[in-house]
Amino acid sequence: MGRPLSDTARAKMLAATHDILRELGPDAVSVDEVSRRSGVAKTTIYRHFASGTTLLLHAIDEIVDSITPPDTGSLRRDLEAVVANYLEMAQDPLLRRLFVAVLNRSVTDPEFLAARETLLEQRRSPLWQVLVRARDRGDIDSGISIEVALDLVEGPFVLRRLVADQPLAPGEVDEMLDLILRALSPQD
Amino acid sequence: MGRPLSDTARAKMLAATHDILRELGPDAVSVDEVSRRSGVAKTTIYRHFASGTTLLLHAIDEIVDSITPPDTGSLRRDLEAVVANYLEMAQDPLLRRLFVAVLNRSVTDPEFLAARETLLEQRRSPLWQVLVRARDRGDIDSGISIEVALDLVEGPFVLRRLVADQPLAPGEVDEMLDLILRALSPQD
DNA sequence: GCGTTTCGCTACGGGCTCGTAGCGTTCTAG
DNA sequence: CTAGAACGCTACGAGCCCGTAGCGAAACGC
Repeated sequence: MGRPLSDTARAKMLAATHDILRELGPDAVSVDEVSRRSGVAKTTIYRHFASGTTLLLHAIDEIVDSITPPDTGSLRRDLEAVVANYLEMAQDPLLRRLFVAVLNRSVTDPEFLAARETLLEQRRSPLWQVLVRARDRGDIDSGISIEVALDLVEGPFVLRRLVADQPLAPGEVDEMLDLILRALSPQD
Repeated sequence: MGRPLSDTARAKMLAATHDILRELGPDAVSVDEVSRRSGVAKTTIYRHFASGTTLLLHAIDEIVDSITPPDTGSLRRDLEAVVANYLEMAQDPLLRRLFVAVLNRSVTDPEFLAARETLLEQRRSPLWQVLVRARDRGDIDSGISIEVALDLVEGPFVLRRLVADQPLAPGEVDEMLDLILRALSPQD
């Protein structure tokens, strides 16, 4: 009974949060600022979310959920697809900002630690499947652990784009994949 | 003429900054807090450093300068040394915290962008030398670009320790190095 | 010793943050 | 149609941050 929480108000708040995320980054998201931009009263925000942090985490969840993983082919093609998908993602300044900020806060805040793990896991799972399938096909040396292979594939690209934030020419991507495949292929 | 800036006051401020970095991380470093802990008056801090950011960057510089790179042997041994050095570094929560925070701030603040590049470059240069030497010896396939090889070597470990913050068993390190060497070795 | 400058102290002003309180108004379920 | 709860509004209190000002006292160069 009584008036239900307004869906439109909720949508406005989350939209404003997205705008701030895109324009200024996660560290600039504050309840005051969201209220200013959305036109929704600060008190209303607290009726929807227990705290400013909760609001931010919800907005992040929405973004993370909107990311779609790739599908499949041969090992080389699978890897190309996964890597292309990753690079496309990493090209979005919002996502880079987001991840780096989440990574930073995860050091002290358990809530963000969970968010970081979700983000990582989401990246990890398609690649994991690709590698398991390749191993079953015999395209990967049976002595190699999937965990290690996974880091070998993903690490260099994460380093380049997320950490160093350096461009990566298409030729370099190919070269990198050549090396990785050389490492993973079964020994003759 | 007049009284010179006190070295002891300066030392006290920087020591307090180090303490805060270690205990609470870079985002908790504020002029007020440094003043409280060090016993040095806030006004004095501003006589030594133009701004709070400047103070923080100086403290970071001190830490970065104190990191010593490893030396050499065969390619396998060189890599082992470089990686061991990196892992040891990454084991220190202070350094992880530091780098992640610098990485985060580098998105918006050019001063921290420079700090990030210094940190990366410092990690990069010993490995670079190792790889160049190996290529000259013929231990690395001549068709491989050093840049790419560098990312291949460093990426997986950075991903594991810095980004994912997962432990890395010694056996896994060996396995990873095996794979990397397999990728880099000249084709028969 | 004398002047100049830093030192520590206290205090301020402006800004931002969070989360809460009271109020009149608007909506909606029952 | 009526009660109950969300809405927007304004305001507050507490806390943090930054950087600056004015003071007496202490320290150093010349």
